Amino acid sequence: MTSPRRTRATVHDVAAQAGVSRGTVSRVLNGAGYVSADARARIEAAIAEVGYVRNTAARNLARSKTWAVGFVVHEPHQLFLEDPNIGSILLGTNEVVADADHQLVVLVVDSDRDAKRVSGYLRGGFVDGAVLVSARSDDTVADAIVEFGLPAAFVGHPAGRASVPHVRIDNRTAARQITERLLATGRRRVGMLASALDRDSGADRLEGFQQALGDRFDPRLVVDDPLYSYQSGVAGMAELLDREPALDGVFAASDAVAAGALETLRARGRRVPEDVGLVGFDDSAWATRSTPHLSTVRQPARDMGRAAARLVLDQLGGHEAHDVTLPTEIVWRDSA
Amino acid sequence: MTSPRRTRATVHDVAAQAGVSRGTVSRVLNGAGYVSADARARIEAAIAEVGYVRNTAARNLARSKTWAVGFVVHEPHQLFLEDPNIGSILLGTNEVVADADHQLVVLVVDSDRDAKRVSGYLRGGFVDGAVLVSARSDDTVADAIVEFGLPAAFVGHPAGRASVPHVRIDNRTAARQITERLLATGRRRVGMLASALDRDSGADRLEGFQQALGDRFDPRLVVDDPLYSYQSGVAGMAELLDREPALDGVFAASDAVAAGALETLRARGRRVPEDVGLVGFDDSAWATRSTPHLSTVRQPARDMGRAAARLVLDQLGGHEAHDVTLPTEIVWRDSA
DNA sequence: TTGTACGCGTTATCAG
DNA sequence: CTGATAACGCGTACAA
Repeated sequence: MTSPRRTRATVHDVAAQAGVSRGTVSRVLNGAGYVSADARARIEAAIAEVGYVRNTAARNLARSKTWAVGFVVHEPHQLFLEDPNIGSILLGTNEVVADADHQLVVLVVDSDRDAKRVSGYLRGGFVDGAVLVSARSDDTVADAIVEFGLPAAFVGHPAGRASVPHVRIDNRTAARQITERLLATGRRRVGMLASALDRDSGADRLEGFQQALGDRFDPRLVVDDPLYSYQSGVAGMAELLDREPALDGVFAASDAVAAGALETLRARGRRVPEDVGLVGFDDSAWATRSTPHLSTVRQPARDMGRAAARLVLDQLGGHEAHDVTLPTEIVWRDSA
Repeated sequence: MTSPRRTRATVHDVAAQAGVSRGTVSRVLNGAGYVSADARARIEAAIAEVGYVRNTAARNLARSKTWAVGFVVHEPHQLFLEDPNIGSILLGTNEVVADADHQLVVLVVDSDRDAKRVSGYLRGGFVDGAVLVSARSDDTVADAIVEFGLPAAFVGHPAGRASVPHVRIDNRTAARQITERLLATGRRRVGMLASALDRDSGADRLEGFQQALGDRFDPRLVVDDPLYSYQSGVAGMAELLDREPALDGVFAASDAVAAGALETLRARGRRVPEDVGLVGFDDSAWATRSTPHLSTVRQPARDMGRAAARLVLDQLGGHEAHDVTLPTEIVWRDSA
């Protein structure tokens, strides 16, 4: 089963075999400079004979340029698998990185040890830059990137690291639009399950909600929680119903929160969407796993990936990189 | 936005700053050999002062060992995103690779160009070994791995490359078991939509099906197609119904095929599972995206990832690596 | 057109 | 205990 690799041939071996110097071999290898037809032929024969394949790692060291970009997925547990956005971001990033003839190397962080090792990898001279998705505020890999000064781009929630360009969405506009759409279904008493008001994303979504309601905005109908979690949806929804039994519409700050809200609504005997219209945010797996499927806001994941890649390549090219904000899209399903 | 990295400090700089030789610096860096307390202190101060961080790429070159393992995802289109198995395999592999203090670098292949670049990367001295998922028979990356003799392991359908150890499942037993379960629901005329009979996976599934039926096996009730595709399910199911209108049970060789079959059954007015019981294979996204959800066979993806990683590490440790076959599990849902 | 010498950043092997 | 010096495998001026 196992076929041990014979020790690999080097430029040195090729040169010896062809009876020329390493410099000449290097020239034909890189197609640069002049080399006689005779020498070239002998060298090419020698390459085939000794089975030479270039050691790119050594070449990179000599040229101090790796042509590789890291893609760090730093999601707790296996969110990596659950969140369809991440896969799309990955593909988008790979697309433009590959187009620039760079190699994308994906690094998944699933533990503190992983984080340490990946940080080391990023600083180890293996990549020219990096894209990091969904960094959280206490992300040590992000810290390492910033401290080392590696050209990078973050996608997702801003992580309070101003020195690194971000790719984000317009949370405010998206929240306003989906709320307006919800109102258009004829709902009269509409509340919001807000989350993470201490972060841009959370605060902006609340602001968009308020904009959509205008005069009809009632602060009593907003419940907030620090986390975008299922549990916060369960509890928040109960609180909201207690405050306003006649509630007939809800905007949850994320699909996970909406799924939690759904749970409470069902327990309280409220039908969705007949009695209460419910909308979420993210278009994550929660949206289609819930019954009914959630109407929600989809992020342009693939484009976000593309944009992040460009941000990194721009920096590698010596250009300045500026934050990018991308538009979102409303996905109307069955929950409202 | 952009913070250009100042040129990085080297061992040389540290040595100069501390007033010692590079050799001594290297010794404290690696904690090997004797070094005076005085020298160590001066060196540590120097390291902090010049902001030295080790260039692991250079170190690897000098030690000719990378402590990295490649994970190649070579799925056409974006199957990467659709197949829940791949993510689990990835996590399993990362788990044991990380445990062995190696870095897993994921390489996604989404085009011929990607394949070329990734092959080059794998041969370029960046990794000590590789895991490759779902190689197809014409997989150029797999060919490159074999030709180069890189220690590796393949997971998924065997790709006819005997020199590389595989991690597989027992397709025959799994097929037999789910067919038996289908029969237990009282079905009398059971057919099969077979696929890829030229590959082990396809042939074994048919064999398991036949075993389960025993004397009741009727070759007329087997339709086959070279591909595990939705389309083959659509066409095959029509063919099967034409041959035997009284059919009341079907085993499709994959969930995609089953989903296609579902389409035809619906078009022909057959209710599932009332009129016809249908089971698939893979437990892919098709299974839960279909209505009704498919009863199917789940592969122990995480374990497969773990096993593949061990296979690679074994080879790196100079041990022999043998093929691994893992058991499967039946997932009973609503389609039968 | 070709060979030489040096550099990329680090480690390893020696004397001393 | 420490400092030269030679690898690791390759690129690239520069001189010939």
